[in-house]
Amino acid sequence: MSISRNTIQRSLILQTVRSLHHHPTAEEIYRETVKYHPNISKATVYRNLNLLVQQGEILKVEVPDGADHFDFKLQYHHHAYCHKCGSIYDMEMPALEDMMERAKGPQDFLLEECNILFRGVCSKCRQK
Amino acid sequence: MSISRNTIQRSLILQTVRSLHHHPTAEEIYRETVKYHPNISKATVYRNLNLLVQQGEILKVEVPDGADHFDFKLQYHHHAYCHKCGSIYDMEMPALEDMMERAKGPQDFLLEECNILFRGVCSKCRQK
DNA sequence: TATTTAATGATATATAATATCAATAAGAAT
DNA sequence: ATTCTTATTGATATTATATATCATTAAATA
Repeated sequence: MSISRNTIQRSLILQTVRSLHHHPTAEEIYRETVKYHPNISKATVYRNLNLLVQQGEILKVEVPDGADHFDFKLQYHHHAYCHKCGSIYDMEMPALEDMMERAKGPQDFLLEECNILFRGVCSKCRQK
Repeated sequence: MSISRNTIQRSLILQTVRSLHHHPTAEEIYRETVKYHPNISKATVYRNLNLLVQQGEILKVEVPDGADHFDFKLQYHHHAYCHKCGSIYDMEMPALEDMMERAKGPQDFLLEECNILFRGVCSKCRQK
């Protein structure tokens, strides 16, 4: 009993997120998928990205400035965001658990997730 | 030689951010200021909030889901965000510097800022 | 008080994302 | 293989947040 149907569009979108390793946005995923499926709609891209996130197939990386990005890599990790060019890079945080234990937050706040975004200028942009 | 003029609107907006301690959004700041200055424009609120951030009078707290929030408290601190009601709470992070030293990021990335957003459910919402 | 121009208010525009809805097609039932 | 059900699609409208534009207003100074 599956309530989720296996459409060409959905698998193309998943495949695209898995093939683009630069944390693409919905717009970039659309521009890539439309090459192979010319009448795919942006609404379909947005819908399926959300659905794939819900199903745990991909992750959403939300950055403050603009559009959401999507990540094929499922292991727990964080991101560094370049505010010059908008690039997103993976980051490891071995000290995080230690830090979370020592963090003081509001009373009785149920911590579920910790989003850490480093901002700065990436190597490429520094060279310019 | 001042290029920034002291308008009634600007000081009202600053005063409002300083009086509302719940990390208000531009919309909330507008709704508060319009009580005292009925024909203030939303554009003016947005413009002045950005200007006050630039001048270091207030801070912008960018959350992924929706509108930006503004903070009168200037000391370095972080935030916990409740994804049920959208409330933002202050957080202290004594272990952060330690963690930043041990974090592994992309080669030659110039780290300038670290935005940490904890997501979860606040005490109020947990009681419901 | 007059002058200069930064700032305002109103509106248009941009961007990201969701909502709506008739048409289509995936997958089950026959 | 064909029919049936309804999830999904594509197209478009709508929402939300924020910025851009521009004539008018009003700070600050001369």
